[in-house]
Amino acid sequence: MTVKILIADDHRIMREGLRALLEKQQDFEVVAEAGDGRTAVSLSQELSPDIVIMDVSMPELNGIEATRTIINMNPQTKVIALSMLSSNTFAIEMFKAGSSAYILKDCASEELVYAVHSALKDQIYLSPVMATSFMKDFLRKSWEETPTSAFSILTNREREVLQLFAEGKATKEIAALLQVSPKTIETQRQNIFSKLNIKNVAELTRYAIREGLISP
Amino acid sequence: MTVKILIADDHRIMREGLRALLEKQQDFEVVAEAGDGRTAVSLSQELSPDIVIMDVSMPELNGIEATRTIINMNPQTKVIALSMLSSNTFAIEMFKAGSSAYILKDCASEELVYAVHSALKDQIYLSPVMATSFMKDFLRKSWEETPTSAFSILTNREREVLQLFAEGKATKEIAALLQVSPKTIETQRQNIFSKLNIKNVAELTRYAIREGLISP
DNA sequence: TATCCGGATCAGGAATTTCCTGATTTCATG
DNA sequence: CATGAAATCAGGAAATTCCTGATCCGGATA
Repeated sequence: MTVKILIADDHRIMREGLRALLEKQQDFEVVAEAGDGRTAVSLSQELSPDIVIMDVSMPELNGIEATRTIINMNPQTKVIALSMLSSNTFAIEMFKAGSSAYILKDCASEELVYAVHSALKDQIYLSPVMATSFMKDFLRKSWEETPTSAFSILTNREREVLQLFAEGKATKEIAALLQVSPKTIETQRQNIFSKLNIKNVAELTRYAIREGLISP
Repeated sequence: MTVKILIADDHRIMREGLRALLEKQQDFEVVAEAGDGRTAVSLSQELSPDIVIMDVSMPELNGIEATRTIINMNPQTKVIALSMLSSNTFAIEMFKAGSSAYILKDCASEELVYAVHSALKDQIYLSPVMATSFMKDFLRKSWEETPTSAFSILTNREREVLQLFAEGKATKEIAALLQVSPKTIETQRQNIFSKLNIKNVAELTRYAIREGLISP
């Protein structure tokens, strides 16, 4: 009874490294790799893996939205979030999206293996580093009032669109990608502009970069 | 006759992944790992590895400076630069510092192994992705003319305009600011697009941020 | 259950911007 | 002085954006 694993990360050498690490466990089998969020979603739908190792920041569709979609489609799939950033908001969003673990790329590989086993047992795993970081925040202020970040004021769909714009996609391209009318995307961009109180794509891009949604 | 390798990268899971990948080769032996540039330097001095796998961006002391020091101390040590960014500037700096290869984290693991073998034969290895990127630059500008950045292909005025666009200014605003016709700015933006081989303001903004022209 | 509300979707038409092409002037440089 | 690059601008077509309003649906709420 092997565990089927999907690896989603935008750096190929990272994927291959992860594959090498995971396949040291005899009962693990890496069934596919994805280089962006959208591919991760479609491969998950196709292959129904037990575990998805999901990088948080990826092109096309970020790890958070990808996770949300995957979990919605197939709730028994467990997602393990892997991130460079020890950002609490990211971790929280990732858990809200349904992931089973949030670990840093900075951690030991045993932690990853351990997280996989936890996830299979329907348990949540939180990297100790993150746990302490969380605690600090909780002691400081209640989670209700996290300052205006893209993840609070924007809807899921808007975030998705935001990222695609910031990646340099045109309105029509995005519409084609998301299979909706260009008019819809226009409206959504307007909404993003007004919600973020900005007025053009340049500011949008900088915003996305500051939020870590895309890399420069 | 095993090849002694030192891995320097700030993400532990990346180090372990690399170790797993490299140790698949029977004649490779990873003798140590370093999480920052300074540690990489001292471990190199201590262990005299044949190969150092060096992440370009690291805390404490970046990969470029670390490489420079290591090569100075022990010229027969070969450094393989590993980077997330396909930035020509970084690659050139890395080679100037004495590295034997520059490959992207996005590449296949075979490329890494191949780079190691090249380095041992005193050869330079350049990732094909980087090679094409270089070529683009070289085709535009001659060799001795600051190949440090695609940035140099822009005129002063274009650079000025580029920055203003990246800062979120509109065409007409820029025209007013520079006291010229909006038509002029339009033309200049077209020129910037074609020179940088990009197609919209989002990409322009990311470019400006990468080049350090503006902050995110 | 009936009602309300926000999210997602789309359209029409005006307003604006971008795109493409081509022209002029200056100015340094071989 | 001829040449080419840089900077400037314009006309007109094409495309995009902006503004307004509308529908549908699912979940919350009275």
